[in-house]
Amino acid sequence: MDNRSIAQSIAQLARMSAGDGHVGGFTAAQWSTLRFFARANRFSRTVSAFAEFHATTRGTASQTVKGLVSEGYLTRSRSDLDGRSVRFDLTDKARSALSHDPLDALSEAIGKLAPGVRNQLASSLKRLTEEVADSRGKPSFGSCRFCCHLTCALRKPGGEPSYACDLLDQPLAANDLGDLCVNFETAQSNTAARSRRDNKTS
Amino acid sequence: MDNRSIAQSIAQLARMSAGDGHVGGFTAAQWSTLRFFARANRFSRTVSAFAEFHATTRGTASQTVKGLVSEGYLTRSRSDLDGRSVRFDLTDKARSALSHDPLDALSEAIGKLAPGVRNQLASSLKRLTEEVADSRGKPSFGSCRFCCHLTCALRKPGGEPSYACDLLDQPLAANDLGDLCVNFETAQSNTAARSRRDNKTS
DNA sequence: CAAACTTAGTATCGATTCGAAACTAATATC
DNA sequence: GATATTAGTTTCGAATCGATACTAAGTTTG
Repeated sequence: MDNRSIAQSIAQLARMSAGDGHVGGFTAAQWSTLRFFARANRFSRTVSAFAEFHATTRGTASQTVKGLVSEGYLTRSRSDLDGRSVRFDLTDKARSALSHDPLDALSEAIGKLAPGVRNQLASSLKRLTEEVADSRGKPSFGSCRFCCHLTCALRKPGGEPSYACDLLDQPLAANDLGDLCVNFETAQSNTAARSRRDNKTS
Repeated sequence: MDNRSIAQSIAQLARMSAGDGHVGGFTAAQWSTLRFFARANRFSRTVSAFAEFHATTRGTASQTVKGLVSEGYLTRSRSDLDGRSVRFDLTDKARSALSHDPLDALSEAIGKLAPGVRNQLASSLKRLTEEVADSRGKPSFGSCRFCCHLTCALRKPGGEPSYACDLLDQPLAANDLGDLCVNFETAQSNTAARSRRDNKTS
């Protein structure tokens, strides 16, 4: 099986699972949006971050989000820190809708894989995502847990560790370390991004 | 990493690679169509087969194909065997367009994986595709090489083996054994399909 | 053999989505 | 304080989607 066939089977699997059009009352774009806002941390639940994640324009993303807000699946709230920024959060209605996600068929199939095979698959996918994102010059989303900006400090010996993001200088709850973040960077991608920035100014 | 996150990363990878909208002059649907007709064998280069593969309706598939025919990327020819059936074939123009497939970024990333990891990925994907297709009650496309309908016979001792499909009762060239076919079935899915048929009649 | 059914493909409909571009408002930079 | 950048929105036309209805060719069945 050649590389192109494997690439196509990834595309095929995604299409078969998520569907192109309406499934369960939502369009493919709407499902994507709900999934993103369910997994993104509070710094990333914005139109811009979603647009980047979904590889589309801010305009298109704004439309989709607007629709979900008007149907009561997302709430809209302005940021205190930045007057331009708007944060969107899932409502309970959205959370219960997500329990019938058509992507669950794929999730279940993944659950049937042997643990070793499953972990190998996860790491291959992560690797491929970074590789492709890098070739397109785009950041790849990831969780704080594996991000180079995560800092961990012990307040008191033997106490609970406290976490923070040294990029945004904001505290992080232990529960949120698995959420997606736009600002995700590995040590490698960090240096790569740095050199990209330097090239830009030169 | 939980199953749902892995499923989402598959969806994410596919979207990032193929894009949702226009890339290189074609829409996502058009790229999909070209890829399909490039890989499908002569029994499967039809609107119906493509519609099934692409998890869409025949009407939608017909529209997309029609557009590509009018732009000179596909040729249309009626079948001699079945007066209803129409076969579509890629033109040279289409083949050269496919050499700039946006999915190639993913193919190249796959090519950078270690051979063992790559093969493991391929087999996991095949497994997942069958599992999901089965849960949706749809056939999963595959190549004649791994199909239970492939029969192989030696014309003369020491000579070239000749291949055929015992479902359609048609000869197969050795070169075509890797192409996609709508009628693909493994030994397992064959019995599953058989029992589905039996249930239907009862 | 003829009526009823199935299958392959097409055409039309309105709703939705897409990218592109223009726009408002808040924040950064110089 | 003027200029750029960033966040988000709006509007536009083109394309896609599913649903539905349709034609024509082949199959089943009574």
